[in-house]
Amino acid sequence: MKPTRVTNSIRSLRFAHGQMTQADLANRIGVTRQTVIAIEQGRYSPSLEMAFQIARVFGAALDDVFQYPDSTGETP
Amino acid sequence: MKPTRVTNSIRSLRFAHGQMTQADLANRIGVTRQTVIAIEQGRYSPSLEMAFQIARVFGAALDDVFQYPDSTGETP
DNA sequence: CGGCGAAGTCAAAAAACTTTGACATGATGT
DNA sequence: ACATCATGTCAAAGTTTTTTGACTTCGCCG
Repeated sequence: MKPTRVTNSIRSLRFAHGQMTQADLANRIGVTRQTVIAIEQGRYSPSLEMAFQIARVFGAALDDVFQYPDSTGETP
Repeated sequence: MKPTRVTNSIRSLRFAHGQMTQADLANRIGVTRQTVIAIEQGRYSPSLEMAFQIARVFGAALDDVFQYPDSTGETP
């Protein structure tokens, strides 16, 4: 699988919102626990739709939850 | 395919940036023309990574390029 | 100790996204 | 009229994301 360059603040946001568990978050956005785990760990970048749903649960903007590096210079 | 609820302003942004063509945009973000067409028409929502690349080409924030409806009331 | 909840791993199948290539249409220019 | 460019459609193959289910680990409570 292609590693993703997108990182996120989901873990912090979960704790900042009343110790919300991964399973809770998964239920709220209508996906499985597996998906939350994988995204939280940055295994791959989610679909834009899911990203919107996650951001909405936390009442945050997309750029507040997900970060994309500058891509200036990276030559893997 | 699942229809997406995410809309976007790509078409306007392309014109606002010097008549950039779909092929131009596709080249700049490293995808095919097909993908740009499909996303611009809202056939499906792109990956978050691609969304970031598109926004970056236009120098805009994600929420400036893509919109997600309120989802209050929809019961398909 | 034994049980429970939260987090994590693995693998295989399903669904969604992306690419490839071939072709059609309308507008523009020569 | 003919060529060209931008846009669009269709379908099949390829890749990434999401689901399903079974199984582990750690910390905590009773």
